[in-house]
Parts: sequence; C-alpha cells; structure tokens
Amino acid sequence: MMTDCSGENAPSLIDVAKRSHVSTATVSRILSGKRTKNDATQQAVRKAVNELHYRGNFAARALRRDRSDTIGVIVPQISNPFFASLAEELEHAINASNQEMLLCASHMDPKLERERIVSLLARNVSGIIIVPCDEKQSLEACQMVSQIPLVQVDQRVDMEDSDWIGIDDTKAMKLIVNHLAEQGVNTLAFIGSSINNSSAHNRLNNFNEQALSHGLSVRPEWQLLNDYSVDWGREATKQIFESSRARNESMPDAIVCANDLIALGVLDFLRAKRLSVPNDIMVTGFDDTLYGRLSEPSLTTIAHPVARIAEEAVRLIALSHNPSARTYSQIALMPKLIVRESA
Amino acid sequence: MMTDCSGENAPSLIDVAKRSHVSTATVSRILSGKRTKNDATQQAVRKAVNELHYRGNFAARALRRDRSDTIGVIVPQISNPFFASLAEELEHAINASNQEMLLCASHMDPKLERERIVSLLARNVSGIIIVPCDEKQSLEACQMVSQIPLVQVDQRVDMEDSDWIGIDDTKAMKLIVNHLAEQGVNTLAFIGSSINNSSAHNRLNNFNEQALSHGLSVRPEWQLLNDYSVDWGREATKQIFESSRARNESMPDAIVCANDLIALGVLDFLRAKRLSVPNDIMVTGFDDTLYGRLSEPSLTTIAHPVARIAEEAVRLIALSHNPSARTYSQIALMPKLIVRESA
DNA sequence: TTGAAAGCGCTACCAT
DNA sequence: ATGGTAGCGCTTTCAA
Repeated sequence: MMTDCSGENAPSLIDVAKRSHVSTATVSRILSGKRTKNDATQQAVRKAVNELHYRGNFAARALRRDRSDTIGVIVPQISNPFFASLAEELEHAINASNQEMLLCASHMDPKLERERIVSLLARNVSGIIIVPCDEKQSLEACQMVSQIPLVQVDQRVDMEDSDWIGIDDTKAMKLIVNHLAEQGVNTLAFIGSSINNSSAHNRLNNFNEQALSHGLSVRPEWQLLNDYSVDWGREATKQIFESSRARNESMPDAIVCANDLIALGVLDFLRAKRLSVPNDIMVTGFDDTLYGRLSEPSLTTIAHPVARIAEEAVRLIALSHNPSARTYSQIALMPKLIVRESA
Repeated sequence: MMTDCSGENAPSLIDVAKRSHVSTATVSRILSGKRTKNDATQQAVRKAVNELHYRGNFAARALRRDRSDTIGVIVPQISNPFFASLAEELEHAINASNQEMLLCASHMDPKLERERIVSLLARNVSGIIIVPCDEKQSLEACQMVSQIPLVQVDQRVDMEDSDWIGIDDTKAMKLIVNHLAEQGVNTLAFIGSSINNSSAHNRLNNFNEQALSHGLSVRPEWQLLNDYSVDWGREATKQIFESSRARNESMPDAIVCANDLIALGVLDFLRAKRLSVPNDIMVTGFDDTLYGRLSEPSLTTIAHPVARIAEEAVRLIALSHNPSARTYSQIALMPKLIVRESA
C-alpha cells in the first residue's frame, strides 16, 4: 500500500504490459521514447496507460537507473528576496531540463547545512546547487559531495572540485564607489555582514580598496558588520548617528550597504531622523530586490543577472555528468549598477 | 554507477553487513531503530557505517516501503514574499517531522500546476500541500490526488476530500473596513485580482458586504481587478485618479488592497502625485509582508499566522495517513489587523 | 534476536 | 523490434 487512504494500489508497469499484451520491456521502451515506430503496439500501450492512469513509480526508476533527475538546492534563507528569486529562477531552469528541485534552507547554520547535504546525498540527487552559508565552516559539508556535481552560487567556499557562478564582486563595488565619487562624495561608511561568507568579505575588502583608490575617507568606526537584515541596517545607522553626534562631527556623505535589506533599514532610520536621502546623505544597496525599487527614496543598487546565473548553474551540473576530463569553472558575470534616487 | 565522476560507488547496506559480519536484516533493523539493545553487534554495525560513510539509498528504501517521506508543496510564485515566507515555514515544519520538501511553483498557470501534481504523484510524495492558483481550473488537478492526502492552504478549490487551512477572510475584511469606518472614511475603492482564486473572490465579496453594512459608499468603477502585483496597484490607482479628475470628482477616502504588493504600487502612484497618505487618502494592504513594514508610509495590513498555518498543514498531512474514518477539516485561523501609518 | 530470502517496480542486457 | 529476466538496495516476513 501507498500512504494510501482509499483502497487500490497505483497501477504498475506490469499492469500496463498485461493490459496491452506486450512485455514490460516493450512498455518501458515505449514510455521512455527508446522506440521510434508509432504502430499498433505503441497505440495499445498508450491506451492502456491512459485507461489505467498509469503514472510510473519514481523510486523504482531511480533505484534501477541510479539517478533521480532531482537537483538539490540549498540557500541560506528562502524569505530573503534575493534568494527567493534565485530559487524561482533555479526551479524554472531545473524544470526546463526535465528535472525537479529539492529546495532546502540552511538558515545560515553550517550544521543544518551539513544535514541537508547528507540527506540530499542519500536521495541520490543528480547534483547540488548551493549558496554556502559560511566561507570556512561550509567547507567540510561541501567536500562530502564528491560523487556528484556541486555548483556554488553567489557565495563560495574555497575548494578544488567545484564550479562557482556569481557576479564579479570587485567590479560591483567599483561601480558603486565610482558612482558615489562622481556624485562628489568624500566620506564613506560601510554596513555589512560579519558572517563568514565570501560576499561579506569581498564586499568589505573591495569597498576599502575602491574607496582608497578614489582617495575617499573611510574610518574604522564607520565599518559596521553584523548580518544581512533590515534591523541591522537600522541599528548600525543609529550607531553611526550617535557616535557622530557625541563627537559633534558630521555623518558620512554616503553609506554603502552590503545588501538591499540593510539599505532599507538605513533608509528607515534616516527617515525617522528626518535626514534627507540623497541630499543629506546617500545610500546604496546591493542585489536589486523588488523592494529597493519601491522604497522612498528608491535604492541605487547592484543587479545580478539572476536568470542567467540559474541557467548556467543547471548547465554546469549537466556538464559535470560527463566525467571525461572535467575541469571546473569560476564564472563571474558582470553586475549592473542601477541608479535610482538614493545616490 | 551513480551520476558519478570519480570512481567508487556509494556503499550499500550489504557492504555494511559484510564488514560487521551480520545479516542485512540486522543492519536494517539497527539503523531504523527497530532493535533496542545497544550491544557489541550494534557497536560493530555503527562502526562499519562510519568507516564506510554509509548513507543509505533513498530510492531503494522508498521503493520497498512504498513511501517517500517527502511532501510536495506547490505555491503560485516563490518570489511573492507571502508565499516565500509560507514556503520557509513549511520547510521548517516538514523537516521537523523528518521529511523533506519538494517545492514547486505553478506560476499561476493551472496547466503547469497540473504537471507539477502529476510529477509529485509519480514521486510517491506522502502528501501535497498546495496553494491552488485558480478557484475553478485547479479543481481537476487537485482531484487527481486521491491516494495521498491533499491539504489546501490560503486559497482553495471547492472539493470534498481535502483539508483546508488559512485565515478567515471575512473576518479579515471586517477588521479592515471597521477600522477605516472608525477613521471616518466615507467612500471606498477596492483593488484586487481578477484571477479566479478564492482569496480574490472572497476579498472582493467581503469588501462589498462590509462596506454596505457600514453604510459606506462603493462604486463599480472603483472596484478594479487584475492581478496581485505592484504594477497593477500603480496602474489601478492611476485609473481611479484619472477618472476622478475627468469627472471633476474627488478620489475615494480610502483604497482597500487585496494584498501588500498592490498596496505598495498604490503608495508609489500616490507619492508621485504628491497625495499624502493617510491624510489625503488612506490605503490598506493584506498579508503583512516585510516590505509593508518599511514602506513610507508603513502599511496598515492583515497578518496571517504563517508559522501556525505551516505546522497545521503538516499535521493534517500526517493525520490523513491514518485512513480510519478520516474526516476533513476546514481550519480558519484568526487574522490580525496591524495598524500602521497608511490608515 | 537473528538470518535467509522474497520482492517492491523498473531498466537494460541478452537472446531471438 | 521484442520478450525473458537479472538485479538495483532495501525492508519485512518467516523460521529458527
């Protein structure tokens, strides 16, 4: 019995074979398109399939073929709009290649992430697409994936046998700082994440490098790291605001944020303090989420080519299935600066 | 071979049995906890499991037991923040009950939705949790699910053998219209979705009913239906604005929106026209998404108890596995009015 | 408590 | 092009 509540088992391929008076082998071949001729046999089998509402048994097929046509996807958080749209595009790309997506959230916890990987492996997924949650701690879990292809997306862990695809973070920060410099900005703050992920590190390092190269002033107390949340954006801005006020100094000319959520928190705090953006202070986001388009003022931010990233990730999984002299790629796509009102 | 690229097959239960000098039956029993004693045998088996990095084969287990410990979830869109947070809570609840989530998006297309259901059924999922995309057209697809439990969430299709869980839409609209009436509003507009889903219908019907019962004025040309998007909110408001201007009449006192996205579009249009919310015109949302908290002004809206809904949905799936005299539930949870700045 | 063995539904090999 | 059949890895029944 299945996890059934109402009698009758699902029909099997054997039932189809009996009803159409051919062997199971023939039915199998017809259903998997390994038989070209569309003759009476073909018709009969299809008829039986319809009459019986035969739908196949995935577990049996997967067991026999030792592959599941399922791709596991692990993101840090589904509710983060950037990851949600990534998941949506991945689902699309995966379905387009006749596979299914098993979506998991690591909740930014390397332990949970490891568990998810173990369970995906036990499920014989054909590949894993992951946004690793921690630059160091995700390594061990990622290395467990040796028999099947692993593609890292957006963030990354430093390992040999894995593809990576995302945007060029250096380039992105260059676009942002360039733009701010052109707007006549002199002093910059940065609000980011302290979580050990490659984006967090890259974005901060690139920020400093770019600011320096433009001769812009950055201060240690204006580099605040915690997490990628709206609340943190609000809180960090409060810290900048209060420390400036305490020393009777002015606020930075611009606040560069490591993602849109942080930037939304920043805008929220500044609004409450009646500071005008971009007149009193400029703000930039990162990721180009829907809500950055709608905030008041709307966010100047960096767009990822998400659909393209998803497609490539799925393509890389497929590529890796061909074991012959496989080489791994690091694909950095070009980010795009979206200039709106906030800077 | 697996979808392998590097030699060695994954170890099987037989390998574990050999290495620990017991039968496969014993290993199976130990690993599935059907054997209590923690003796030398137990130790030896566990040791072998670790040494071999045995992880089991999901397909074989599923085939043999005829169940997959996987729950299929179908939502209209992952990138809609309400469905994203629903998916996140469902993933949580599903993992908590030692199962996995297969997440699909129907992209609001009954045909695609049907395909997803077929493929979930072939995968022997233990149950399906669905937000049906169309009140009528989803019916046929939902009825295909007869052997396993089906739980509808949020929106619903009218069918016998299915549970439903969501919020009490009538109550929700009552909360909104009551609140607006208390603010002294006299004329109301409604912007919603024309898509045939139960939420869309309910929200409009309830809106009219509630408005009537408060003696508030509604006009046909102020009831605009299309979809649940930001763009539609903006466009619909433009229509209201322009038709008012053409007749030299005033705008409605308040615009009630069928979800937060629409409301965000409304706010965006009104801001562009320099109409002040809530002074010139009030606006309400529905769903309590993160971005309604951050908009300027922040949105007065309706909150769903999403975590609770997710938990219950998973519980209902489990319940249905007990075939004995199963009765179906329609669980309407109490919505909560969140009063913020916009009304 | 244990082991032997059947068999879940399917695919692919081998022979025809 | 077709049919017979072995066997994927596991759980569970049956006997000991």
